[in-house]
Amino acid sequence: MGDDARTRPLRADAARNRARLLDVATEVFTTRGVGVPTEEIARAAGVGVGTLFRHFPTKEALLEAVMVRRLESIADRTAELAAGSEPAAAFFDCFRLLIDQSAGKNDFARALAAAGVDVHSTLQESSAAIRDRLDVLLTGAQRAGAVRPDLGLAELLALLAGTGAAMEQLGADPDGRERIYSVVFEGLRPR
Amino acid sequence: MGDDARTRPLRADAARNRARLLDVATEVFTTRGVGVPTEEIARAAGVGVGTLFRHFPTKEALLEAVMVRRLESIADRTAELAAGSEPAAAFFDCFRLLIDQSAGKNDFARALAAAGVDVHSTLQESSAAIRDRLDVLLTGAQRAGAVRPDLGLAELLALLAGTGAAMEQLGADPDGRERIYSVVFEGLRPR
Amino acid sequence: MGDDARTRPLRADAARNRARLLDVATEVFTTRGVGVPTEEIARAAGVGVGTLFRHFPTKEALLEAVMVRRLESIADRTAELAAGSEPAAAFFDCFRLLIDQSAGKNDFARALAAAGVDVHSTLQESSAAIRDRLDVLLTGAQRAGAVRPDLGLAELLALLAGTGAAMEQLGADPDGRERIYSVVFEGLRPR
Amino acid sequence: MGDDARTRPLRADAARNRARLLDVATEVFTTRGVGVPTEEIARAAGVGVGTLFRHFPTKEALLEAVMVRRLESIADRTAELAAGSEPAAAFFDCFRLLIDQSAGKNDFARALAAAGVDVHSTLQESSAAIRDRLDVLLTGAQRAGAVRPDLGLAELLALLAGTGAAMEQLGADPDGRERIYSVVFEGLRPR
DNA sequence: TATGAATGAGCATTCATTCAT
DNA sequence: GATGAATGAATGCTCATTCAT
Repeated sequence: MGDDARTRPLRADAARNRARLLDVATEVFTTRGVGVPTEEIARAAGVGVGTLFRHFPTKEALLEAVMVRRLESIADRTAELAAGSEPAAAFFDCFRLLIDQSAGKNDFARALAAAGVDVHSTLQESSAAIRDRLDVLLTGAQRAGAVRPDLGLAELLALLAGTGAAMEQLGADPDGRERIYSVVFEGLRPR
Repeated sequence: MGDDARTRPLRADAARNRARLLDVATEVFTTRGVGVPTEEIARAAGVGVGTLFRHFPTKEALLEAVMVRRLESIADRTAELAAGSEPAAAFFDCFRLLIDQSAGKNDFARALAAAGVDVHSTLQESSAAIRDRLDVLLTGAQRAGAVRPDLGLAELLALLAGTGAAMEQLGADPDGRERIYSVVFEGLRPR
Repeated sequence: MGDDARTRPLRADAARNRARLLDVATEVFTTRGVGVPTEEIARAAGVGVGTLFRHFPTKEALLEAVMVRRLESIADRTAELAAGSEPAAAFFDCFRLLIDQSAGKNDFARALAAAGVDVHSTLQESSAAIRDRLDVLLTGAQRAGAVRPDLGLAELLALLAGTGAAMEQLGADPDGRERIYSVVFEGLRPR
Repeated sequence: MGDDARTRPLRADAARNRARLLDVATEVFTTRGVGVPTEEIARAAGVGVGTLFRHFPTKEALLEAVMVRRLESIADRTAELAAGSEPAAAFFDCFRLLIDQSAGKNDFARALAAAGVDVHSTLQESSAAIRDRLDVLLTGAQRAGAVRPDLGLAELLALLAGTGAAMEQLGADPDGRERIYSVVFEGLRPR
């Protein structure tokens, strides 16, 4: 089809602005919540508010873009892991990865929650990608006898969100985190 | 209605308003988050804003009161359960109770998070009561050999918050909820 | 007929309440300005807000009552002084008295300003009484050759208000205050 | 003079808005007191509230800016006068100028009061400038034998505030004003 | 295109005044 | 009469979004 409007080449500085905006917004939303004024995000990114709103027509759109990027990165990592290990290890490594990457505010829990039931189509896409990959990992691990066969994708997503919330509540204590993983992973074993 | 001759007429209205305000705020904060305008809460309770601010000098104070009441109710239920069963059953029944009672948005997770690290003294008290009772239940179940001995109170709180989040993410599906419980409870067993 | 509503005997406690309210309001308005909430004044007087508003139907009415009482007390003192001394001494003593009594916020300046041009009839009465007495003192002192004959009552009131403002600005320094008096009194002398 | 490096290049319309806001606020605060709602000031200046708060982050900041501007204008005029006349005339001309310029409500009295004891640094600066200039004028006039040598700067400030208050109380009557000046200036003479 | 000034609906909170107890 | 809980208009201030420069 040739050049699609959606793939129109962004001017170098515009692309850089967009990227900076996303980076800064991710950082800010993660550490200080979504209540931070857009103006502050723009300033931290070194641009004016107008530029922010040119790239993201709404604050919510910015938030969504942050989540999409996060979900995509998660999907990529998930795919990598799935490709490189045998099923059981892939599954559990991926579980840890998802959780450990969700450090900060209860941001990831929401992102995953959004992955479960969602309204926005952009997010739908990215979260569908994750769900597909997780499904593959799950059934792989189940076939390999490493995970209880009665669990479905919905329960896996819930457990991921839940484990993330547990970790967030626990804080930095590494031994404690390991014990949480231990409880969840033991619980995931076939009986 | 039903004027009781023995009730002091002075506080009757005020008490009812306070109670209504707390009920409405609990409902509203739980289902729609803490961003709801105070005016709307007041209207839903059938009082003017002034009345709301007479009873709770700050929006934050109202939120705190809601959480305290919830925590107190949780503490009471916990104590009842602990008194009536043998240790293992008491522990697991209480776990379920805490989760099932935390219906609604990510409210309970926050309440429990508040139980972990907190600033306000009123909340401190109520959450300390819960923690004490949970600690008793936990060590009882551990002595009875029903729960892994390496878990501490902090991990238990994290697991409660996490399981709550998982349930919230999962929605109403009863079989799915049971499977989540199953995973967590199996994981809690001594190996 | 019979008992006039305006002279109806106030019940003992009602009278005491009214008096306490006036005392407290005088104190509070003088030291902290008129922005203090009525509720606080009521509390300081040991009564409920309702009682305050029974005695003074409006906050402004309370303020007015405070000023009237103050003006009346000033008028009385002025009359005393006028009666007891020879004209020149009476005039200058009275000048000092008015100023020294007006310690605190720039309350008295306003009261005297109100004595000049005013809207409320109650105040009109009391301030007219002061003006009359001051006029007597002024012309007496002028006849005695102690004060410039070209000054009128209006200028005297202005000088009183101004000297009060100067004292307020100066603060407690007694030597400074004396120098201010010295300037004004020298200036009042016939040339 | 020329552009100050510290002054951010303000956009033309922004500068105009800021100026309008200051003008309107000066007018409004002077004639109707500081109780006037910010919204009304904004409307009178033909801008939205947001614009007002962009320029002056607080109502108090606006009030302060108004006073600073007034004080600066006073300081400038004072300097001009001091430069152009011999000491005695400079002193008395300046005294008149300060008073006559303080037309309006009890605004100038407050500004001078602020010059006496103050908390805000911006005001401190401008008022310090005035005080310095007044001090020079005062000692000059005293050396020239035109003013009592026992008066200090504090008393001068108090007399200025007081004379302003007297004029305000007196109203427009030109003969009366002249008599007030006469009283004060005679009183300032060395005995 | 980027900028940041302008906008104004919206929010938490206060306080004079009323009225049920 | 006295009380103080209830009322709600009003206020200072914020912030997502628009638009002139």
